Amino acid sequence: MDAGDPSFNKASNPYVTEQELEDNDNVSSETGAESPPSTTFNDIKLSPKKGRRSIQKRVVSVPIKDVEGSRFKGESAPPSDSWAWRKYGQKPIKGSPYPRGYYRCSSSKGCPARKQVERSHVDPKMLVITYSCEHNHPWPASRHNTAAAKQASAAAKAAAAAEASIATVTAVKNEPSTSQAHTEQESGNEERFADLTEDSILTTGDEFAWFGEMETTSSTVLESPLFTERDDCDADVAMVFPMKEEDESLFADLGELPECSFVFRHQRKVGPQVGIC
DNA sequence: CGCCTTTGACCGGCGC
DNA sequence: GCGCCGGTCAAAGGCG
Repeated sequence: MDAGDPSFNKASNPYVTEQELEDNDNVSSETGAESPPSTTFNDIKLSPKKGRRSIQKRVVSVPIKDVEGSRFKGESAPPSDSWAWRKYGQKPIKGSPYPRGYYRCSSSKGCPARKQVERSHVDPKMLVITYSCEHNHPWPASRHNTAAAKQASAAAKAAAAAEASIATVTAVKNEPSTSQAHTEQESGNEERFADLTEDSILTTGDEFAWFGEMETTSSTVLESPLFTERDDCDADVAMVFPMKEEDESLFADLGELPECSFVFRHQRKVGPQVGIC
């Protein structure tokens, strides 16, 4: 997204706020902060090593809630989202009793997306997730090309219906006048995504309740029903999903849109939105 | 069998 | 220049 995009304002979401920073100097450290849960969108340039040039980062702090009981064993665990993640490392972080897990997008080959998951040492009930992705890197055509993904997909679908009241994510066309539910997307994943990245907005209904639904598998392969459904059906898809869509959109701008995008924006009373321009 | 997690080692950046 | 630290790699083992 465009670092200078004026439309990118901090969200008023109680759990998530965001800001974008152009330079390393301004990279804020939301992680583990005492401040309210927040999202930070950083556009930083990493070291020249390994050829990574410009990387966008977004830090999301979310309450853990239910995660606690399951497979959470003190260390950070990634929430379920629309992407398949593969853990490639874990490191204890100085100053924090909780290790940080490093995850790489495994939804497709060459996927540049990565995320770091750690629990806030300030507030153990908070999970800090840092998403990052190269600029100018195309997003994978598919995020669910594994058997596990398919299984998760089915589960996600079932969950979607059951948890519709918990969180809803609605993709809406960024129409000039009104924002109507976007119920149609291209059949191909890339196209779908292109659609999102071009002029769509994803809206979440229930703040970040979706994060409370986070699974704790270190290799979460959960898909948005949206995309799941559309593998087989390219239209008429209910725009009601559990939280999955959030992360997806989160990545939408990270990976594919060097130009501009904004996420988790609040649009009046609608709730946080995800959009890309 | 393929994909995943775990974990120690390695590398590079950064501060002193 | 040195040491610390964060991030990544890669081998080994586990699981479905």
